[in-house]
Amino acid sequence: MRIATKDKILNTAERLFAERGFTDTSLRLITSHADVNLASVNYHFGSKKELIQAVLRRYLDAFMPLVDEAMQVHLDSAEAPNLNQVFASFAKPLLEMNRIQQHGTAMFLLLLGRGYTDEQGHLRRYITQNFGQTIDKFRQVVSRAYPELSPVDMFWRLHFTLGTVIFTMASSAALRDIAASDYGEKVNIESLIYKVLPYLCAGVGAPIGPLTLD
Amino acid sequence: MRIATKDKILNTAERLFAERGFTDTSLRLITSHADVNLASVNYHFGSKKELIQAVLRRYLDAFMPLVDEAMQVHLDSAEAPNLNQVFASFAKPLLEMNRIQQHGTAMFLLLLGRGYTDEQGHLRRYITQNFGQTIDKFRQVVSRAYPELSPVDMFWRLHFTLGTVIFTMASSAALRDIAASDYGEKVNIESLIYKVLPYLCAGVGAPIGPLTLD
DNA sequence: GTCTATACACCGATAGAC
DNA sequence: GTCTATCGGTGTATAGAC
Repeated sequence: MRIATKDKILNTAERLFAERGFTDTSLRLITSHADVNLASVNYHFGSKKELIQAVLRRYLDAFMPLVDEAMQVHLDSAEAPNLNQVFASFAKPLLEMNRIQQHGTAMFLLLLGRGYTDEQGHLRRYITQNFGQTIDKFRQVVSRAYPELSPVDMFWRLHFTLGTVIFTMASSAALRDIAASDYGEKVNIESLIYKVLPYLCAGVGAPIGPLTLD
Repeated sequence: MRIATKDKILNTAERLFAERGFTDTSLRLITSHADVNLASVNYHFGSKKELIQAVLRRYLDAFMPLVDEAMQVHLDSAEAPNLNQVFASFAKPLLEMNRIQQHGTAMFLLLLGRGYTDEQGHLRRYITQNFGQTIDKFRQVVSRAYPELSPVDMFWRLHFTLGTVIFTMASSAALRDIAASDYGEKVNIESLIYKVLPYLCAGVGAPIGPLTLD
Protein backbone atom coordinates (compact mmCIF):
# COMPACT_ATOMS: atom_id res chain seq x y z
CA MET A 1 0.00 0.00 0.00
CA ARG A 2 2.16 2.85 -1.21
CA ILE A 3 -0.68 5.06 -2.49
CA ALA A 4 -0.81 6.24 1.10
CA THR A 5 1.76 8.95 0.36
CA LYS A 6 -0.43 10.65 -2.21
CA ASP A 7 -3.40 10.78 0.14
CA LYS A 8 -1.29 11.90 3.06
CA ILE A 9 -0.10 14.84 1.00
CA LEU A 10 -3.61 15.64 -0.15
CA ASN A 11 -5.10 15.62 3.34
CA THR A 12 -2.28 17.53 4.96
CA ALA A 13 -2.22 20.10 2.18
CA GLU A 14 -5.94 20.71 2.46
CA ARG A 15 -5.74 21.24 6.21
CA LEU A 16 -2.79 23.62 5.95
CA PHE A 17 -4.29 25.54 3.02
CA ALA A 18 -7.39 26.14 5.10
CA GLU A 19 -5.36 27.25 8.12
CA ARG A 20 -2.78 29.45 6.39
CA GLY A 21 -3.83 30.13 2.82
CA PHE A 22 -2.04 28.94 -0.29
CA THR A 23 1.00 31.15 -0.53
CA ASP A 24 1.81 30.84 3.16
CA THR A 25 1.77 27.07 2.90
CA SER A 26 5.06 25.88 1.44
CA LEU A 27 5.64 22.42 0.05
CA ARG A 28 8.27 21.95 2.74
CA LEU A 29 5.69 22.63 5.41
CA ILE A 30 3.24 20.20 3.85
CA THR A 31 5.73 17.40 3.39
CA SER A 32 7.20 17.77 6.86
CA HIS A 33 3.74 17.65 8.43
CA ALA A 34 2.73 14.74 6.26
CA ASP A 35 6.02 13.02 7.03
CA VAL A 36 6.88 12.44 3.39
CA ASN A 37 9.73 13.60 1.22
CA LEU A 38 9.68 17.00 -0.40
CA ALA A 39 10.18 15.62 -3.89
CA SER A 40 7.19 13.31 -3.60
CA VAL A 41 4.82 16.23 -4.17
CA ASN A 42 6.29 16.85 -7.57
CA TYR A 43 6.36 13.13 -8.29
CA HIS A 44 2.69 12.61 -7.47
CA PHE A 45 1.20 15.93 -8.52
CA GLY A 46 3.71 17.64 -10.78
CA SER A 47 3.64 21.05 -9.14
CA LYS A 48 2.16 23.00 -6.28
CA LYS A 49 -0.47 24.44 -8.59
CA GLU A 50 -1.60 20.96 -9.59
CA LEU A 51 -1.70 19.94 -5.95
CA ILE A 52 -4.11 22.77 -5.25
CA GLN A 53 -6.21 21.62 -8.19
CA ALA A 54 -6.21 18.07 -6.89
CA VAL A 55 -7.56 19.27 -3.56
CA LEU A 56 -10.27 21.20 -5.40
CA ARG A 57 -11.22 18.21 -7.53
CA ARG A 58 -12.09 16.14 -4.51
CA TYR A 59 -14.64 18.80 -3.64
CA LEU A 60 -15.97 19.11 -7.15
CA ASP A 61 -16.43 15.35 -7.35
CA ALA A 62 -18.55 15.48 -4.22
CA PHE A 63 -20.36 18.72 -5.04
CA MET A 64 -21.38 18.35 -8.63
CA PRO A 65 -23.44 15.14 -8.32
CA LEU A 66 -25.50 16.81 -5.60
CA VAL A 67 -26.14 19.79 -7.85
CA ASP A 68 -26.99 17.47 -10.72
CA GLU A 69 -29.51 15.68 -8.58
CA ALA A 70 -31.15 18.93 -7.47
CA MET A 71 -31.34 20.23 -11.04
CA GLN A 72 -32.80 16.95 -12.26
CA VAL A 73 -35.64 17.34 -9.78
CA HIS A 74 -36.46 20.72 -11.31
CA LEU A 75 -36.26 19.33 -14.82
CA ASP A 76 -38.52 16.39 -13.98
CA SER A 77 -41.09 18.67 -12.43
CA ALA A 78 -44.11 19.39 -14.56
CA GLU A 79 -44.14 23.09 -13.87
CA ALA A 80 -41.26 25.51 -14.31
CA PRO A 81 -39.48 26.47 -11.08
CA ASN A 82 -39.02 30.09 -10.07
CA LEU A 83 -35.55 31.49 -9.49
CA ASN A 84 -35.95 31.38 -5.73
CA GLN A 85 -36.47 27.65 -5.87
CA VAL A 86 -33.52 27.15 -8.18
CA PHE A 87 -31.10 29.05 -5.97
CA ALA A 88 -32.47 27.58 -2.76
CA SER A 89 -31.53 24.15 -4.04
CA PHE A 90 -27.86 25.12 -3.90
CA ALA A 91 -27.91 25.52 -0.14
CA LYS A 92 -27.88 21.80 0.60
CA PRO A 93 -24.98 20.84 -1.70
CA LEU A 94 -22.92 23.78 -0.41
CA LEU A 95 -23.56 22.92 3.22
CA GLU A 96 -22.87 19.27 2.54
CA MET A 97 -19.24 20.32 1.87
CA ASN A 98 -19.17 21.60 5.44
CA ARG A 99 -20.26 18.20 6.68
CA ILE A 100 -17.61 16.14 4.94
CA GLN A 101 -14.87 18.48 6.15
CA GLN A 102 -14.47 21.20 8.73
CA HIS A 103 -14.70 24.60 6.96
CA GLY A 104 -15.35 22.56 3.86
CA THR A 105 -17.77 25.01 2.28
CA ALA A 106 -15.44 27.98 2.65
CA MET A 107 -12.48 25.87 1.55
CA PHE A 108 -14.31 24.66 -1.53
CA LEU A 109 -15.26 28.16 -2.61
CA LEU A 110 -11.81 29.48 -1.81
CA LEU A 111 -10.23 26.86 -4.03
CA LEU A 112 -12.80 27.57 -6.70
CA GLY A 113 -12.01 31.27 -6.67
CA ARG A 114 -8.31 30.64 -6.75
CA GLY A 115 -8.67 28.21 -9.61
CA TYR A 116 -10.86 30.55 -11.59
CA THR A 117 -8.68 33.61 -11.38
CA ASP A 118 -5.22 32.04 -11.34
CA GLU A 119 -5.04 29.57 -14.13
CA GLN A 120 -6.03 30.53 -17.62
CA GLY A 121 -8.94 28.26 -18.37
CA HIS A 122 -7.52 25.03 -16.97
CA LEU A 123 -10.16 24.73 -14.29
CA ARG A 124 -12.90 25.82 -16.64
CA ARG A 125 -11.91 23.11 -19.07
CA TYR A 126 -11.85 20.50 -16.32
CA ILE A 127 -15.33 21.48 -15.18
CA THR A 128 -16.86 21.55 -18.65
CA GLN A 129 -15.21 18.24 -19.56
CA ASN A 130 -16.24 16.41 -16.40
CA PHE A 131 -19.44 18.13 -15.38
CA GLY A 132 -20.65 19.70 -18.58
CA GLN A 133 -23.92 17.82 -18.36
CA THR A 134 -24.63 19.20 -14.89
CA ILE A 135 -23.80 22.73 -15.96
CA ASP A 136 -26.11 22.30 -18.89
CA LYS A 137 -28.93 21.11 -16.66
CA PHE A 138 -28.43 24.16 -14.49
CA ARG A 139 -28.62 26.45 -17.49
CA GLN A 140 -31.80 24.72 -18.64
CA VAL A 141 -33.39 25.15 -15.24
CA VAL A 142 -32.50 28.84 -15.06
CA SER A 143 -33.82 29.25 -18.57
CA ARG A 144 -37.12 27.65 -17.57
CA ALA A 145 -37.33 29.95 -14.56
CA TYR A 146 -36.46 33.10 -16.52
CA PRO A 147 -37.06 32.45 -20.23
CA GLU A 148 -36.56 36.08 -21.26
CA LEU A 149 -32.90 35.96 -20.23
CA SER A 150 -30.72 35.57 -23.32
CA PRO A 151 -27.87 33.02 -23.27
CA VAL A 152 -25.19 35.68 -23.23
CA ASP A 153 -26.85 37.61 -20.43
CA MET A 154 -27.23 34.39 -18.51
CA PHE A 155 -23.54 33.72 -19.01
CA TRP A 156 -22.63 37.04 -17.48
CA ARG A 157 -25.08 36.92 -14.64
CA LEU A 158 -24.07 33.44 -13.60
CA HIS A 159 -20.47 34.58 -13.48
CA PHE A 160 -21.46 37.60 -11.44
CA THR A 161 -23.09 35.12 -9.10
CA LEU A 162 -20.00 32.97 -8.93
CA GLY A 163 -17.98 36.06 -8.17
CA THR A 164 -20.23 37.17 -5.37
CA VAL A 165 -20.13 33.80 -3.66
CA ILE A 166 -16.42 33.26 -4.11
CA PHE A 167 -15.35 36.70 -2.94
CA THR A 168 -17.68 36.57 0.02
CA MET A 169 -16.35 33.22 1.11
CA ALA A 170 -12.75 34.19 0.46
CA SER A 171 -13.08 37.11 2.83
CA SER A 172 -15.78 35.59 5.01
CA ALA A 173 -13.54 35.22 8.05
CA ALA A 174 -12.62 38.91 8.04
CA LEU A 175 -16.14 40.04 7.16
CA ARG A 176 -17.74 37.95 9.86
CA ASP A 177 -15.35 39.46 12.41
CA ILE A 178 -16.33 42.96 11.34
CA ALA A 179 -20.02 42.14 11.38
CA ALA A 180 -19.65 40.71 14.85
CA SER A 181 -17.78 43.72 16.25
CA ASP A 182 -19.67 46.47 14.42
CA TYR A 183 -23.18 45.03 14.51
CA GLY A 184 -22.96 42.43 17.23
CA GLU A 185 -24.12 39.80 14.81
CA LYS A 186 -22.56 36.36 14.89
CA VAL A 187 -22.73 34.84 11.44
CA ASN A 188 -21.73 31.33 10.49
CA ILE A 189 -21.32 29.97 6.99
CA GLU A 190 -24.81 28.58 6.93
CA SER A 191 -26.52 31.84 7.81
CA LEU A 192 -24.22 33.64 5.38
CA ILE A 193 -25.45 31.40 2.59
CA TYR A 194 -29.02 32.24 3.48
CA LYS A 195 -28.07 35.91 3.43
CA VAL A 196 -26.45 35.79 0.02
CA LEU A 197 -29.02 33.65 -1.78
CA PRO A 198 -31.71 36.37 -1.98
CA TYR A 199 -29.07 38.76 -3.32
CA LEU A 200 -27.97 36.37 -6.04
CA CYS A 201 -31.51 35.48 -6.90
CA ALA A 202 -32.54 39.09 -7.35
CA GLY A 203 -29.40 39.79 -9.36
CA VAL A 204 -29.97 37.00 -11.85
CA GLY A 205 -33.62 37.92 -12.03
CA ALA A 206 -32.95 41.60 -12.57
CA PRO A 207 -34.77 43.34 -15.43
CA ILE A 208 -32.94 43.03 -18.71
CA GLY A 209 -31.16 46.01 -20.19
CA PRO A 210 -29.41 49.03 -18.71
CA LEU A 211 -30.58 50.76 -15.56
CA THR A 212 -33.65 52.87 -15.97
CA LEU A 213 -33.38 55.99 -13.90
CA ASP A 214 -37.02 56.56 -13.14
CA MET B 1 14.92 66.34 -7.23
CA ARG B 2 15.51 62.86 -5.91
CA ILE B 3 11.86 61.96 -5.29
CA ALA B 4 12.06 60.68 -8.85
CA THR B 5 13.09 57.21 -7.65
CA LYS B 6 9.94 56.65 -5.65
CA ASP B 7 7.71 57.67 -8.53
CA LYS B 8 9.69 55.67 -11.04
CA ILE B 9 9.15 52.57 -8.92
CA LEU B 10 5.46 53.34 -8.53
CA ASN B 11 4.85 53.87 -12.23
CA THR B 12 6.88 50.89 -13.36
CA ALA B 13 5.30 48.63 -10.77
CA GLU B 14 1.82 49.61 -11.82
CA ARG B 15 2.52 48.93 -15.47
CA LEU B 16 4.10 45.54 -14.78
CA PHE B 17 1.39 44.53 -12.31
CA ALA B 18 -1.20 45.21 -14.96
CA GLU B 19 0.74 43.27 -17.58
CA ARG B 20 1.77 40.23 -15.53
CA GLY B 21 -0.14 40.18 -12.26
CA PHE B 22 1.28 40.62 -8.81
CA THR B 23 3.04 37.35 -8.10
CA ASP B 24 4.62 37.16 -11.52
CA THR B 25 6.11 40.61 -11.10
CA SER B 26 9.22 40.34 -8.96
CA LEU B 27 10.89 43.27 -7.28
CA ARG B 28 13.98 42.59 -9.36
CA LEU B 29 11.93 42.93 -12.53
CA ILE B 30 10.44 46.20 -11.34
CA THR B 31 13.73 47.71 -10.25
CA SER B 32 15.57 46.66 -13.38
CA HIS B 33 12.86 48.15 -15.61
CA ALA B 34 12.75 51.29 -13.49
CA ASP B 35 16.53 51.44 -13.53
CA VAL B 36 16.82 51.74 -9.76
CA ASN B 37 18.44 49.59 -7.13
CA LEU B 38 16.63 46.60 -5.70
CA ALA B 39 16.93 47.82 -2.12
CA SER B 40 15.28 51.13 -2.91
CA VAL B 41 11.88 49.45 -2.93
CA ASN B 42 12.29 48.46 0.68
CA TYR B 43 13.71 51.85 1.53
CA HIS B 44 10.81 53.78 0.05
CA PHE B 45 7.93 51.38 0.63
CA GLY B 46 9.04 48.84 3.23
CA SER B 47 7.86 45.74 1.41
CA LYS B 48 6.29 44.48 -1.78
CA LYS B 49 2.90 44.33 -0.07
CA GLU B 50 3.15 48.00 0.84
CA LEU B 51 4.22 48.85 -2.69
CA ILE B 52 1.04 47.26 -3.99
CA GLN B 53 -0.93 49.28 -1.46
CA ALA B 54 0.81 52.46 -2.55
CA VAL B 55 -0.24 51.81 -6.15
CA LEU B 56 -3.80 51.26 -4.97
CA ARG B 57 -3.80 54.45 -2.92
CA ARG B 58 -3.15 56.58 -5.96
CA TYR B 59 -6.34 55.19 -7.44
CA LEU B 60 -8.33 55.61 -4.25
CA ASP B 61 -7.22 59.22 -3.99
CA ALA B 62 -8.57 59.84 -7.48
CA PHE B 63 -11.68 57.68 -7.16
CA MET B 64 -13.11 58.59 -3.79
CA PRO B 65 -13.56 62.34 -4.36
CA LEU B 66 -15.57 61.56 -7.49
CA VAL B 67 -17.79 59.21 -5.52
CA ASP B 68 -18.14 61.78 -2.77
CA GLU B 69 -19.25 64.37 -5.26
CA ALA B 70 -21.85 62.03 -6.78
CA MET B 71 -23.22 61.07 -3.37
CA GLN B 72 -23.40 64.70 -2.32
CA VAL B 73 -25.63 65.41 -5.28
CA HIS B 74 -28.05 62.74 -4.08
CA LEU B 75 -27.95 64.07 -0.51
CA ASP B 76 -28.60 67.64 -1.65
CA SER B 77 -31.53 66.57 -3.75
CA ALA B 78 -34.92 67.25 -2.24
CA GLU B 79 -36.34 63.86 -3.07
CA ALA B 80 -34.86 60.47 -2.19
CA PRO B 81 -33.05 58.73 -5.08
CA ASN B 82 -33.94 55.21 -6.12
CA LEU B 83 -31.32 52.48 -6.12
CA ASN B 84 -30.95 52.59 -9.88
CA GLN B 85 -29.89 56.22 -9.70
CA VAL B 86 -27.48 55.54 -6.86
CA PHE B 87 -25.70 52.75 -8.67
CA ALA B 88 -25.72 54.52 -12.00
CA SER B 89 -23.71 57.31 -10.43
CA PHE B 90 -20.79 54.91 -9.95
CA ALA B 91 -20.30 54.43 -13.65
CA LYS B 92 -18.61 57.77 -14.19
CA PRO B 93 -16.05 57.51 -11.37
CA LEU B 94 -15.17 53.95 -12.39
CA LEU B 95 -14.73 54.85 -16.02
CA GLU B 96 -12.73 57.91 -15.08
CA MET B 97 -10.06 55.49 -13.79
CA ASN B 98 -9.83 54.16 -17.32
CA ARG B 99 -9.17 57.65 -18.60
CA ILE B 100 -6.27 58.50 -16.32
CA GLN B 101 -4.57 55.19 -17.08
CA GLN B 102 -4.87 52.46 -19.67
CA HIS B 103 -6.80 49.54 -18.14
CA GLY B 104 -7.12 51.78 -15.11
CA THR B 105 -10.60 50.59 -14.12
CA ALA B 106 -9.67 46.92 -14.17
CA MET B 107 -6.38 47.66 -12.43
CA PHE B 108 -8.09 49.64 -9.71
CA LEU B 109 -10.57 46.89 -8.97
CA LEU B 110 -7.90 44.23 -9.17
CA LEU B 111 -5.83 46.06 -6.59
CA LEU B 112 -8.90 46.57 -4.47
CA GLY B 113 -9.71 42.89 -4.50
CA ARG B 114 -6.17 41.95 -3.71
CA GLY B 115 -6.04 44.41 -0.87
CA TYR B 116 -9.32 43.27 0.55
CA THR B 117 -8.61 39.57 0.64
CA ASP B 118 -4.87 39.57 1.34
CA GLU B 119 -4.23 41.87 4.22
CA GLN B 120 -6.17 41.57 7.40
CA GLY B 121 -7.95 44.86 7.69
CA HIS B 122 -5.08 47.16 6.70
CA LEU B 123 -6.81 48.41 3.59
CA ARG B 124 -10.15 48.64 5.33
CA ARG B 125 -8.60 50.80 8.02
CA TYR B 126 -6.94 53.02 5.43
CA ILE B 127 -10.23 53.53 3.63
CA THR B 128 -12.27 54.23 6.75
CA GLN B 129 -9.62 56.60 8.09
CA ASN B 130 -9.17 58.56 4.89
CA PHE B 131 -12.54 58.27 3.20
CA GLY B 132 -14.87 57.49 6.08
CA GLN B 133 -16.95 60.53 5.30
CA THR B 134 -17.52 59.43 1.71
CA ILE B 135 -18.43 55.90 2.77
CA ASP B 136 -20.86 57.37 5.22
CA LYS B 137 -22.48 59.52 2.56
CA PHE B 138 -22.87 56.44 0.41
CA ARG B 139 -24.53 54.56 3.24
CA GLN B 140 -26.88 57.48 3.82
CA VAL B 141 -27.85 57.60 0.18
CA VAL B 142 -28.54 53.87 0.02
CA SER B 143 -30.52 54.17 3.21
CA ARG B 144 -32.64 56.93 1.69
CA ALA B 145 -33.21 54.82 -1.40
CA TYR B 146 -34.09 51.67 0.57
CA PRO B 147 -35.03 52.65 4.14
CA GLU B 148 -36.25 49.18 5.09
CA LEU B 149 -32.74 47.74 4.76
CA SER B 150 -31.19 47.34 8.20
CA PRO B 151 -27.60 48.48 8.76
CA VAL B 152 -26.29 44.94 9.11
CA ASP B 153 -28.07 43.76 5.97
CA MET B 154 -26.73 46.79 4.14
CA PHE B 155 -23.25 45.88 5.33
CA TRP B 156 -23.53 42.42 3.87
CA ARG B 157 -25.15 43.42 0.62
CA LEU B 158 -22.63 46.15 -0.07
CA HIS B 159 -19.86 43.62 0.43
CA PHE B 160 -21.61 41.20 -1.87
CA THR B 161 -21.61 44.03 -4.38
CA LEU B 162 -17.95 44.72 -3.88
CA GLY B 163 -17.25 41.02 -4.38
CA THR B 164 -19.21 40.84 -7.59
CA VAL B 165 -17.43 43.78 -9.12
CA ILE B 166 -13.97 42.77 -7.98
CA PHE B 167 -14.24 39.15 -9.09
CA THR B 168 -15.71 40.12 -12.42
CA MET B 169 -12.92 42.57 -13.10
CA ALA B 170 -10.25 40.21 -11.85
CA SER B 171 -11.32 37.62 -14.37
CA SER B 172 -12.68 40.04 -16.92
CA ALA B 173 -9.98 39.32 -19.48
CA ALA B 174 -10.70 35.59 -19.46
CA LEU B 175 -14.46 36.03 -19.28
CA ARG B 176 -14.53 38.50 -22.14
CA ASP B 177 -12.55 36.05 -24.26
CA ILE B 178 -15.08 33.31 -23.53
CA ALA B 179 -18.02 35.57 -24.19
CA ALA B 180 -16.45 36.60 -27.48
CA SER B 181 -15.78 33.03 -28.64
CA ASP B 182 -18.95 31.39 -27.29
CA TYR B 183 -21.47 34.14 -27.97
CA GLY B 184 -19.70 36.32 -30.49
CA GLU B 185 -20.09 39.26 -28.21
CA LYS B 186 -17.28 41.76 -27.88
CA VAL B 187 -17.41 43.35 -24.46
CA ASN B 188 -15.25 46.16 -23.19
CA ILE B 189 -14.94 47.37 -19.62
CA GLU B 190 -17.51 50.07 -20.17
CA SER B 191 -20.23 47.78 -21.45
CA LEU B 192 -19.36 45.30 -18.73
CA ILE B 193 -20.04 47.93 -16.12
CA TYR B 194 -23.40 48.61 -17.68
CA LYS B 195 -24.09 44.87 -17.61
CA VAL B 196 -23.21 44.44 -13.97
CA LEU B 197 -24.95 47.52 -12.57
CA PRO B 198 -28.51 46.15 -12.97
CA TYR B 199 -27.41 42.95 -11.29
CA LEU B 200 -25.93 44.79 -8.30
CA CYS B 201 -28.87 47.09 -8.07
CA ALA B 202 -31.36 44.25 -7.96
CA GLY B 203 -29.22 42.38 -5.44
CA VAL B 204 -29.03 45.26 -2.99
CA GLY B 205 -32.70 45.94 -3.52
CA ALA B 206 -33.72 42.33 -3.01
CA PRO B 207 -36.58 41.61 -0.60
CA ILE B 208 -35.43 41.27 2.98
CA GLY B 209 -35.31 37.88 4.63
CA PRO B 210 -34.72 34.33 3.38
CA LEU B 211 -35.89 33.14 -0.01
CA THR B 212 -39.58 32.50 -0.26
CA LEU B 213 -40.26 29.48 -2.38
CA ASP B 214 -43.60 30.43 -3.77
C1' DG C 1 18.34 61.20 3.44
C1' DT C 2 19.21 58.53 -0.46
C1' DC C 3 21.25 54.89 -2.66
C1' DT C 4 24.14 50.65 -3.36
C1' DA C 5 26.24 46.13 -2.94
C1' DT C 6 25.74 42.10 -0.88
C1' DA C 7 24.16 38.48 2.08
C1' DC C 8 20.41 35.64 3.93
C1' DA C 9 16.72 32.40 4.43
C1' DC C 10 13.34 30.47 1.98
C1' DC C 11 10.85 28.93 -2.06
C1' DG C 12 9.37 25.49 -6.01
C1' DA C 13 11.42 22.42 -9.08
C1' DT C 14 14.38 18.69 -10.79
C1' DA C 15 18.27 15.40 -11.96
C1' DG C 16 20.01 11.29 -10.67
C1' DA C 17 21.23 7.60 -7.31
C1' DC C 18 18.96 3.95 -4.84
C1' DG D 1 8.52 5.23 -5.46
C1' DT D 2 11.61 7.44 -2.66
C1' DC D 3 15.42 10.15 -1.40
C1' DT D 4 19.43 13.49 -1.41
C1' DA D 5 21.55 17.29 -3.25
C1' DT D 6 21.29 21.16 -5.68
C1' DC D 7 19.63 24.81 -8.80
C1' DG D 8 17.86 29.43 -9.95
C1' DG D 9 14.70 32.55 -8.15
C1' DT D 10 12.21 35.22 -4.48
C1' DG D 11 11.41 38.91 -0.73
C1' DT D 12 13.89 41.03 2.79
C1' DA D 13 17.60 43.08 5.83
C1' DT D 14 21.68 45.67 6.63
C1' DA D 15 26.30 47.83 6.48
C1' DG D 16 28.23 51.38 4.51
C1' DA D 17 29.08 54.80 0.53
C1' DC D 18 27.64 59.27 -1.23
